Amino acid sequence: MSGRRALTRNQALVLEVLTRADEPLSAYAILDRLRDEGLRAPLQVYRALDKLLETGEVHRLDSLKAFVACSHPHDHPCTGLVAFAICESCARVFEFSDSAIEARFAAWAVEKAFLTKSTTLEISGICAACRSSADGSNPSD
Amino acid sequence: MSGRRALTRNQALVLEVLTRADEPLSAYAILDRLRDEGLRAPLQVYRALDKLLETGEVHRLDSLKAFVACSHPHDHPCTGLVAFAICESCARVFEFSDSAIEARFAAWAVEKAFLTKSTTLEISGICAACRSSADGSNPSD
DNA sequence: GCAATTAATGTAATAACATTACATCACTTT
DNA sequence: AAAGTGATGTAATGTTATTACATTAATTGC
Ligand SMILES: [Zn+2]
Ligand SMILES: [Zn+2]
Ligand SMILES: [Zn+2]
Ligand SMILES: [Zn+2]
Repeated sequence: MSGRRALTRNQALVLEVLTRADEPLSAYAILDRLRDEGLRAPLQVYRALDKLLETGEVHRLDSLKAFVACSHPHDHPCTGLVAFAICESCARVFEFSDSAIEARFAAWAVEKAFLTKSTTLEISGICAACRSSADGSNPSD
Repeated sequence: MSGRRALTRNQALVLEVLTRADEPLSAYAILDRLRDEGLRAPLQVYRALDKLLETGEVHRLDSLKAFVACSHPHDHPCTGLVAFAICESCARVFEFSDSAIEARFAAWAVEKAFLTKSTTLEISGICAACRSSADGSNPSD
């Protein structure tokens, strides 16, 4: 394996909570779910998140101030530009990449001589499942 | 004029501060700059920002938790998809639109039957001016 | 094995960002 | 003038994130 590295206990706990969750969680929501495991302070969560963000195992959704586990197989890092579509109704997040979008951003950057370090691409709206269930209720419930 | 509507005093003050600033400002930074004008509470700023965001006269940069005045002529609303390139060195923000990117996102949404309500597109990196000044110092200072 | 170093953890306190609740004031409509 | 509406002022609180410092665990060099 390439990007895989041993997780510390706290990192493993945080990643597990995020992986189980079917919606983005705030750091404090993560903390609440880990009280039983002995976690008591926000910093324990934020430290774990920092590492997981570095390795790409977790993503932060700036528009929600919340975190999600990467939806990719993740024995390898998340490469290239990543975008997220966030359903306002069921809170599910759809992670995707699009090389055409990536190329277009790259072209803009070249044209403007802008050195890109990181990108935040988030779309908010209503997912297909929620649209087809007329009442907007969560189709998975 | 079309989208133009009278601003209240607080809205005008907040917009003026943001227009003058050459970098994004947090709500509390705006408040600090308006103490002399009599503003005392965060809510006074947030209320003004809410309106200005609605009309598109101001944008929120989620990745910075900060606000910028729209860089467009703004006797008309900011239409279509808007993206921001943010320089990590000089903090300047470059607002731009790209119909190709917009089309690509629209295509993704159609394919996935996702109903787009809003988008957050932010690029963080180093602007041309800061790249050409080797030390990374602010070229305008 | 054991001291020195480094990485991870625990805890408390605080900073930074944002909202809720409620009372008041100004303007319009009737 | 009374009622209704929108903006304002103020206080309190809620939410998100970081700083500071003491402790413990794992690693390295001897
Ligand atoms: Zn990912
Ligand atoms: Zn949905
Ligand atoms: Zn704009
Ligand atoms: Zn710059």
